[in-house]
Amino acid sequence: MQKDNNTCNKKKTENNTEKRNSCFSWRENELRTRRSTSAQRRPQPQQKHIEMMHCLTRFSRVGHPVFTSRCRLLHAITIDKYPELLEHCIQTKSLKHGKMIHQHLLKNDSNYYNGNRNYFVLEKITRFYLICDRLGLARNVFDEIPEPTVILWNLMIRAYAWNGPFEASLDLYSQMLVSGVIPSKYTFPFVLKACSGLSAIEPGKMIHSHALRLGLDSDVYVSTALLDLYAKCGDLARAENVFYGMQCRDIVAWNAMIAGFSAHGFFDDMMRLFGDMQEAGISPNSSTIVTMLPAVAQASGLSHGKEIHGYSVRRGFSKAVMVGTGLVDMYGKCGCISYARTIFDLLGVKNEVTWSAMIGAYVASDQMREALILFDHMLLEESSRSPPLVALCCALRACTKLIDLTNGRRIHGCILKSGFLSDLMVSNTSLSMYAKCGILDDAAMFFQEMNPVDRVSYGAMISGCVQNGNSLQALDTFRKMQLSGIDPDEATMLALLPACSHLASLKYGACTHGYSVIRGFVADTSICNALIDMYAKCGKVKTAREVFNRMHKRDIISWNSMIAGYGIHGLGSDALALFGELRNTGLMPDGITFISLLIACTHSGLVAEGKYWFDSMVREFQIIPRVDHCICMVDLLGRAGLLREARSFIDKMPCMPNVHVWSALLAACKIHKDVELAEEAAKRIHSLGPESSGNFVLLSNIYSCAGRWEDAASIRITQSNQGFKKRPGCSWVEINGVIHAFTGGDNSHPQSEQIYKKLKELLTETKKLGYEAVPGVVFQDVEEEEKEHILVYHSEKLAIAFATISLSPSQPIFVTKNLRVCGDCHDVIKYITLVTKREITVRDTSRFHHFKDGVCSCGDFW
DNA sequence: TTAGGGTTAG
Repeated sequence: MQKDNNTCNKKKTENNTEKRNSCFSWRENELRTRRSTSAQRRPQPQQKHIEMMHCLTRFSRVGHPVFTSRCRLLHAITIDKYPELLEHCIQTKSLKHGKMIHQHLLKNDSNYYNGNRNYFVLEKITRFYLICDRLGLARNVFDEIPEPTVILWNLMIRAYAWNGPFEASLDLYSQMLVSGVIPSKYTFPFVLKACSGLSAIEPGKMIHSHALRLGLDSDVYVSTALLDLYAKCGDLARAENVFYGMQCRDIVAWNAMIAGFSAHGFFDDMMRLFGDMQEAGISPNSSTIVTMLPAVAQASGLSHGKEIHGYSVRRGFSKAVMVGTGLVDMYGKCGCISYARTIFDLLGVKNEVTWSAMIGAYVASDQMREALILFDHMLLEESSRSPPLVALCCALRACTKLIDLTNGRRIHGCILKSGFLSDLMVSNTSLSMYAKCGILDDAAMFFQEMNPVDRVSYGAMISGCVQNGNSLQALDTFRKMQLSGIDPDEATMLALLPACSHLASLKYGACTHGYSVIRGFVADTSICNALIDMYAKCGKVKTAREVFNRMHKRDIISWNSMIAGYGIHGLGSDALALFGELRNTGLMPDGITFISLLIACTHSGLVAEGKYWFDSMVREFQIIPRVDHCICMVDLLGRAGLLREARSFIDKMPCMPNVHVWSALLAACKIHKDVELAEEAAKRIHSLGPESSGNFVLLSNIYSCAGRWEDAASIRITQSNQGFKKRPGCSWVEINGVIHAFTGGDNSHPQSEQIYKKLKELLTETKKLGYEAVPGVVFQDVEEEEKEHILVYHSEKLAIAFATISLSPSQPIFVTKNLRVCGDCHDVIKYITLVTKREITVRDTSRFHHFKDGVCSCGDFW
């Protein structure tokens, strides 16, 4: 019987949407007719259950015990004692004795089950189970009562609205209407709460109409529940209608309306209402403050946050753990980490949310070491409890940002110990940590073993692939995501687009753009920013500008991406013009704007402009130069041949020069063949370490150029001894949507023979026009012929030869390289454009080189 | 009251 009932109830819940639609067509005039037939409509006890009760009765008819106030079974009782005893159990919440009475009733009183049941006692038992939080048992008894009172219906609806499943609450409300019972003013707050929990606004609207018909909508509890439902569901206009229609608004109503504005990001409305509330003579309470703080944090409304903080202190709320935690979170998200920490330290009582909020605040403020220190502190102070899930996730994110695999593994261990790995958010955070810490194979294995996975898991994997330089794997993961039936969202596209940018794959980039249009993602500023970057890096700077022009709303990243896009194409004047437009918008440039602008000036040789804007950055925009800006300046001056000025700039830098500053100078020395300064730069790099293989190569090549072969060889030996390997050059070209990659001297391509044949032909033709292998870029004192042989096999030459035989003569060639293009290749490509009458574009790590009619857009200045 | 994958430069 119970099982049958449960199955029946389960089915009822599963079909609740259908039922809701049917029951909510309830009309007031149907109510009276249904009421008269309600007894027939209620489920009758099943035969099986009756037989079981008879059986129990036969076995245990041994008298009726009763227990005293000391809860001991003493002597026999009669039926009329049940209500009194049950009431006692309700008052004392004594589950054991209440159950005993229930069992006794089932065993010994067949009168209850032979058609003359005392349903008053069953109602008491239902109430008893509800008060003891035994909702399932309460439901079983409740279902035996043919005509429960409206009070009992309300108690059952309330129990489901508080404990869930919310569907059951709505389901019971429907049954109540069908059985002909008229809801009371107590019914609506509970059933509306269940609607809120389900975000079920349409059923909520129908229930609203029921309350209206019964004239109960003016009740302050009913109207507050209605406004709370509308506010939670984001229908703030409807919520305001209810709110302003209320004759009497208590603090709960004000708080519900404020919570609606807060939860949906209507910061200004929320603050306005906070003021109105006080003007109306209602003093905000701690719930008001707790509700408001997340919206303040989201809007970074620090000044308002401080006002609310002051108010909380004056009212004595700030010491309450929930208010204090809200303040920690608000200050953390507004960038005032020291305020957050002070409040955290002063809080007498901290709960797990407080710890998590403070650790999260450090992560949000880019203070990862402090986040991990506090996490360890928490482990010590709260050693009796397992660490909270959110704090674990925050600490793991700190490790991810630090690329700290050791601590990441340790925290992952804590997660395994706590048994949280089944939580999808935790496993996604762990996946992201492994992927971003560079152990992509482990991350891929972890991902494969994850069950279930969601779009965040795929996003983490795609992003991890891109950040580890494996963009092809990122595209492959995206393909698998589509096959799995999980729909990508904006974040997925934002992870994927850099893969297209990195590969310079216009085909995939354009597909991603098309997909984003279909899904309506292009309304998102971040998506457009990523599209600008993608088109610019795929060689389509005009398309990038079209995306930029069509944007409805641009943020500073939009402008920075476009300025950087012009920069890598050597369009310094366009970058400066766009920067001028930016100044007219009133949007404040940031540090990255100036890095992009300085790079654009560097690639176009606009030295005076670069120097002017560097000074202006400090003077006009009060941006303190970071080491990244200084690297740009050394690059700008050095490439222009102003080596002494670059050297002097380093001395005057407002921050300590790092390896990259000296590397920029070393690169400039290579271009302008200044061996003496190069040696100083190399020494500085050596003292700062760790060095990169690029610097060994640069210095070695400088010595080679100067004919100092022994020094060049010595550098190479040092490089080898210190375990630095030269990063292999790799170039690739996309032909009909397939990416073909080549390394130096590569003969693995299926068309390798034809490629080398074509390259030989091209070189023969270029030599007729005057091409000679450029000396000085080969690191050894080798014979000229052999030097030429080494250069022949550079990856960009192989990619160009392959593109020449794969594309029709009218099609331009676009090659991408993972290092800077070498001087000899740069020279020979110019000749190849003369021989083939083709346009060739090479994107290296620094910029674009557009070759046409024997000339490169970089003006041989890169 | 806290929380997972995401866009620009270097």
